[in-house]
Amino acid sequence: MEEEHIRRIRKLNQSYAYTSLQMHEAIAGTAGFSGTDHKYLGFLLERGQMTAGELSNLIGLTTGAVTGLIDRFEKKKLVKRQHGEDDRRKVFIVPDTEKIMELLAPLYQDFRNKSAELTASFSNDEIKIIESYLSKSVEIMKEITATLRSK
Amino acid sequence: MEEEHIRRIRKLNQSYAYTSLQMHEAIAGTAGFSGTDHKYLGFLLERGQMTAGELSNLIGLTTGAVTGLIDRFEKKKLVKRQHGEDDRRKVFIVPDTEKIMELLAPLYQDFRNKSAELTASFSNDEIKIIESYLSKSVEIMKEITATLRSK
DNA sequence: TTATTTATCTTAGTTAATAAGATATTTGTA
DNA sequence: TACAAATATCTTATTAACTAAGATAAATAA
Repeated sequence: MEEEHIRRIRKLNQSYAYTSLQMHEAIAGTAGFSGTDHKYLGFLLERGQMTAGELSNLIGLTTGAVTGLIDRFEKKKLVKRQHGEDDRRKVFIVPDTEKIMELLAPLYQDFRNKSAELTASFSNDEIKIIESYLSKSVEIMKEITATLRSK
Repeated sequence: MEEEHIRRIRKLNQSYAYTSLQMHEAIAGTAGFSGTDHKYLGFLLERGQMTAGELSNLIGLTTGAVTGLIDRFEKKKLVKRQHGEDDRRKVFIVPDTEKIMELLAPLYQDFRNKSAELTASFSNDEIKIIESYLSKSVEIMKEITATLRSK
């Protein structure tokens, strides 16, 4: 029955979201971060250098909170502040990718290996289905988030 | 190329985890909770009533923090404290499922509809693949979390 | 030049966490 | 039975990270 499938996938998604959150917090803790700091460090790593203001907008923290965030990262030498050359008010937050990787990679290694193994256990056609499902889910969640934030 | 698939799925998973987190925080904010309170309320709802100590163990907060958590929920009349009948030291936290649903359901409605629509767009066989992938991923993440916590 | 705007930082106050100890109840033992 | 130890939760003091509002410094516009 179709309804049953929908219910099961929904439950699985809930578990997935919750479990993923728990895992990331456990990883953060092991690396000596809070869950939020870890989250934003990952974000910064993925997006690459940006100004404090951009980061504040993108993650939805006040500029004051972002100042504190950068301070904590800077103290650990994971990012550097770099004043803009054309506009000296701007502060670019430059992640030290190598250093961050050095810190985080070992903690993710086990997860990466097991995930890669799991992925490899599916055929190419099956992987396409999974990719399609995941990417469409991401789009839906982005949409919902944007709608909620604009209210 | 297989390596490429693995990399793409990994990237998708990262996006999925991050986006899901952002969405849940946006939903929490709209409902008037912090991200963590929302997370633990969902946990309580799913698991059903339990004692303060059990909750503390399961979510990894100190008992003091759990007291505060319950206080906040109780103030909003979303849970009730109920002393154990056989062991009067115990405090059962009883979620008011109906009231919690009333508060959260409208915020999830849009997401649920769109997700159901997405699920329905796949065939039964395809859904089985997705289910398999998601449930195995959850198992992996639980394993990793447990390993990290035990260190 | 001077006023306004922009980008970040600082300060004060709030919230929610931890750690340690208090309180209340139960369990084990002489 | 009495009393020590263990258990379950709560309380208090302290800390960390957030927001809001305003300060500072630099860029832009009149």
